[in-house]
Amino acid sequence: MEKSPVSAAVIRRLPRYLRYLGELLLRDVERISSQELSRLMGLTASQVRQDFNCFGGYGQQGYGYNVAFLHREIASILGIEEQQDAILVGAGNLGRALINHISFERRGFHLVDIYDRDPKLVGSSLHGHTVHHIDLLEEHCARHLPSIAILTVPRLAAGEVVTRLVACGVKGFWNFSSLDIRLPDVTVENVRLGDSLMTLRYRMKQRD
Amino acid sequence: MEKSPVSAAVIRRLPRYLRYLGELLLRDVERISSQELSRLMGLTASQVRQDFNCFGGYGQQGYGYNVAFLHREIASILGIEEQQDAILVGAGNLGRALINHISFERRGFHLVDIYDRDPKLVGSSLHGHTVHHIDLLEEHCARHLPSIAILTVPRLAAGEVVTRLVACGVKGFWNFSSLDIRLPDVTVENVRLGDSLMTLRYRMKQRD
DNA sequence: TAGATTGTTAATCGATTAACAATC
DNA sequence: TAGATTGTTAATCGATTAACAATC
Repeated sequence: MEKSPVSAAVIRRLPRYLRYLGELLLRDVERISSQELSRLMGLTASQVRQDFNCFGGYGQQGYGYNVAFLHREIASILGIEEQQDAILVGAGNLGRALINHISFERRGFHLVDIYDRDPKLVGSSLHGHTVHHIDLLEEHCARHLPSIAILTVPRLAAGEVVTRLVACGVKGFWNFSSLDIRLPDVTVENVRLGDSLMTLRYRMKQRD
Repeated sequence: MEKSPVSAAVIRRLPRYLRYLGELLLRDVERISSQELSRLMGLTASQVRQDFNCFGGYGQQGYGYNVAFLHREIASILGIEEQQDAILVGAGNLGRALINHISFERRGFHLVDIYDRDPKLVGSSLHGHTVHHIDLLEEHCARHLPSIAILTVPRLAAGEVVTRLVACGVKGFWNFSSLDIRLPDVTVENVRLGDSLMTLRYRMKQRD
């Protein structure tokens, strides 16, 4: 329970550090300086050192950082060893793609159930899981409380689903709907694909 | 060709403003003050006014902002009326989900072609488009140059694909692969789904 | 006109970069 | 030891918030 007021900007860079360090590890690189790593990643060496020092001194003067050690530490900071149970709500195109595409286990999550309200999808199998009807949610959660929900339902359905999930005790949302979730004691990570595409549109226009 | 040095932070908020204004429009709200809009969106009134004033004075003292006008202006700033041609490269789970899930037309893009290298996918139909073999890319682009590519290929394939696309003249990438694209004269919007999930993991850990 | 609310300047806050002493 | 490179403090830069005069 470390009271770490580490800024969101730093946290958002951690997975990227983890990825680069993982690659160095595969290439049997043993040590790396903030200088080299920054060049590799397109950051400044100063930023790399500041970022790592938010969590403690992982390097050694005159040597740099031990790749394997740093990789382990960042993985641990992100908390990906302690698996948490997750459910997917919304087994449409996007939900199905996420389940097949993202490695949840590698990122600290264990998928336990999939829900949808479409009778055509209920009962079908998806990545080794049976799609359940959303009305079984409360019953299932009473037995086996998932801590996060991946929300890939249409916007109009999202409000009700969120209320029910929060009532069940879900504490985190990976939210792909355009509904803004603002609730106390709930952590939300919004993925706004449409917004992302529109900013690309703008930035390209600026170049012309 | 307005030399607007508007910060990325502002640009990233524009699609969200657009969304909220669109909703107000549907509810026949005619005018809104920065105060009201900020409360609705969870921002400060100051920020709302600063954001809009990056582009010019869209409001009126004592009145607020005209919803319809502001909506139109933001749409125009984002450039979503001038359609640009886009191609999808990688017709796997994620690519197929995006095509079916995202409204490209509403966001200033017109999907012209879909490519993959998997013979099992080539020739199949997807959202009204035939999936072409990636080797037809150069030939097709010579006739009909797309300005952006939606990149949903595996990481290992991404490097080669990017090189070919840039050679063809593609100027923008909506990049879902974990490959970092750093090239001159190319605009890249990275969507790192795995990273997003990991930051959710971290932030939930902080609450316990 | 009086009240409301913008546009805009100034103050604050936070994040990034630079610099350098500490130290491996 | 000398050289390299961190950890950390200070300087800079940028973004957000506050304040208020301008004005509808």
